[in-house]
Formats: sequence, structure tokens, C-alpha cells
Amino acid sequence: MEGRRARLRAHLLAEIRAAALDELRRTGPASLSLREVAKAAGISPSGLYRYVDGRDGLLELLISDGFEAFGAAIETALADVGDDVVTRLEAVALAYRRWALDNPEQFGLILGTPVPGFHARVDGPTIASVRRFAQPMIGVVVAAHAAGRTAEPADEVIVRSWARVHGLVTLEVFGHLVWSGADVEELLRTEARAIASELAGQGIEAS
Amino acid sequence: MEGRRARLRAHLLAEIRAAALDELRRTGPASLSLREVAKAAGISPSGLYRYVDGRDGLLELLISDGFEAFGAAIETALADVGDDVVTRLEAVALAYRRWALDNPEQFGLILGTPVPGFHARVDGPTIASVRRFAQPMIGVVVAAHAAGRTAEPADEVIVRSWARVHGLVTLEVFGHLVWSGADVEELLRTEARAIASELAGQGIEAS
DNA sequence: TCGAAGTGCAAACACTGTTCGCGTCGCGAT
DNA sequence: ATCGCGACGCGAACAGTGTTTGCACTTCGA
Repeated sequence: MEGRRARLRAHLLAEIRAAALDELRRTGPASLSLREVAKAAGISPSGLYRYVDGRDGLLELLISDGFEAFGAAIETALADVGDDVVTRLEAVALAYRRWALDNPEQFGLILGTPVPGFHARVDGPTIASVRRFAQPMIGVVVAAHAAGRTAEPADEVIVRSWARVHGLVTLEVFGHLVWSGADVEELLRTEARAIASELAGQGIEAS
Repeated sequence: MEGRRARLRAHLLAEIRAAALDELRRTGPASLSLREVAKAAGISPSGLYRYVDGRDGLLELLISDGFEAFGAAIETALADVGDDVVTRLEAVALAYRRWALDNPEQFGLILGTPVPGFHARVDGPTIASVRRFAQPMIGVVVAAHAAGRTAEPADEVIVRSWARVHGLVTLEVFGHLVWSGADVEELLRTEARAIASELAGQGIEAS
């Protein structure tokens, strides 16, 4: 038996997550107000502490959820696409951008400036979520690399590929490309092609 | 005559800038306390408003200063290096990383998540500073491009190049590469070579 | 020299995150 | 069935925040 208590608790916790996400979307990470979240969840500010370890705990929750949602978005985008390496890379890049643009606050929270006093513990749930998040992306890069070679790609290959799409997306989402007339979606397509050819060909010396 | 009043004002404003930068370095952007800055500058909290338009004004000051310092760092790095395209690109990339690693809070403030309620006005000093900041970087890319062609490079070329080094640096500074054993400095060197060959060669279709 | 503008500050206000102590209620053990 | 323990929820309080306001006071230009 699951106990009525545990059910209520799970329900309220879910409501808190939703309320916090709402607040985050509305006002941004730094001015996320614990009291407002509590009010939106129909609970007193102090009562919130029964469910969440203060403000940092709330942020950790949101970060973990964010990675989860981000990873899921990329995964479903990959599910709708064929086996061709270039189109898969392109799908990842465009899904990456799409999610970031649609959820800028969450994106900033999980991959932008680390929030003030908050440092993710290495053993915390954050790390697990980021692994799950990175999984599909890594899979695509590994496949693209395998098309050219037999050996497993080193971390460097993955990092370089990731950084190329992340760089473009980060700059766009945070508003640093407004001066340019760049069509970032098109740029990402170009980047996907370039990455694929580099991965398959011998244009890269790091194994 | 400059008036003794103006002199005192400039002096105190400089002291405020320094105190704010100190606070920023110590506690991060989001928890930057106006009152602490005032105390460090030897002034009352309300008195600070004679010099700075509230918290956002203080942040704007820091952002502007940050761009200035960042640009200057890249410029001096370029001054110490020869004319070869690859080495100049490499110098920019490494200086970019060096400054970001040495000033993570400022870096996050100017190029990371936009702070909560703060949106840089298009006409504000921020935009001017970012132009000045980007200048040397753009110059290097233009030179590299000119080595291969005669036409002026489009914005796309600059954005792609910038994004490739910014992506790597951002990920490293914000701690998202700790799981990998990647040597980011070496990666940036690789990236500089790749960018140079792409810019000079015909590996890129955007003119 | 007189008035206007600049300067600095204490007090107050509305907010924030967090802690503490109090009743209340669910639930497993006896 | 009931007793007790832990979970729960809350109001009050505390220290801290950004910001406004009103008031003295100095500097400066006409």
C-alpha cells in the first residue's frame, strides 16, 4: 500500500515544481521568489521547507528538471529522423536551438552562468541528469565518427562538436547576435555538415 | 577649471566601480549587495543613488567595464604576436579563454545569462562597449578571410568563428566540461587551425 | 551675495530567505 | 483500538535586501 500520505506528498511536490517553473519563466532565475512559489503552490513559505531545502534546493530541482526536459526534447527530435549522419547531427543542432529558444530561462539556468551561491555537488542529482541529457547527443556524434573510423572517439571529439552548436545557440539565446543579420538556423545546418565531414574525414587530428 | 566638485565626484565614482567589482568577484552577480558596495565605498546606501541608478545601474556599469577590460585583454594579446593568420587566431582564442577563466564572474555577467530584470538598452553604453570589444576579434577574422578571398566576409563568417571559440570557453568556464578530460587550450589551438583553413579555403559556402 | 543645483544621510517601506516553536494529523507498532 | 512518533503545515520573528523620501548642508554660477 502506498499510503495516502505519500500520495499527497508527491502531488504537492509536483505542484511545487510546476509553480517554481512558472515563476522561473515569469521572472528569471535570480529573482525567483520562494514566497511567491509558496503562494502559487497554496502553501506557506515556511511550509515549503518540508519539501524543498531552501532556495538552492528549489533551484537544484529546476536544474534537474531542465536537463531532463532538454534531453527528452532532443531525443524525440531524433526519433523523428532517419539514419543519415548529417541529418541526425542537424536534427540535434536544431532541436538544441529550438528548446533553448523556447525555454530561455531554463536554458540559462542549466547551461548559463552558475547561479550565485549555488555549486552543484558532484554527487547530486544534477550530475545524473546531465549525463542523461548528454546521452543522445553523444550517441549521434559517436555514430558520425564511426562512419569514418573504427575506434571510439575521444572526449575531445564530442566536446568540440558540442561546443560548436552550443556556442551558436548560447550567443543567440542570450541576445549577443542581434547586431548581426545571421540566420542561426541556417548556420547550424552548415555547422552540422561541417562537423559530419570533419568527423568522417581526416580533417581532425585528435583521434 | 575643472571644479573641485567634479574631481571629487569622479574620484568617488571610480571608488564605487572598484568596490562593486570587488563585491562581484567575491559573491557573484546575483547576490551583489548594494549596501555592501556602499559600505566598501565609504558611503551610505542611499547616497549611492547620487552616483548610480540603483542596482541595475551598477550592473550596467560593471558590464560596460567588463567588455572594456575583455577587449583590452584580447588587444594586448594580439599586440604581442606576429602577422601569421593562424597564430593570430590562436592568440585571440587563447586570450579569450584566459580572460574568461581569470574573471569568471565578469565573464558570466557580460556574456552569460542576462541578469534577471536587466535588459541592455540598445542605445546604452553597453552596446558601444560590445562593439569596441568585438573589434579586434573581427579584425583577425577579416584578415584570415582576406587571405583566401577579396570580398568582405559576411556576418555569418564572423559569427561562426566567434561561436566556435565562445562555445568551448563558455562550457569550460561554467564547469560543464569537468566530466571530460579535455585539454581545452589544445582544443582551442585545433579550432584556430580549423577555422583558418576554412576561412582561407573553400570549405564554407556562405560568402 | 543670493539662489539653484549638487551632495550626503537617516529613517522608513516593502520585500526577501530562513528559523523556530507550536499545534495537528497519518500511520505503524503494540 | 490506541498509543506514540514522525511528518506536516503554519504564524511569528529576524536579519538582510533595494529603493524612496525629506532634510540639512556645501558648492557653484550668475
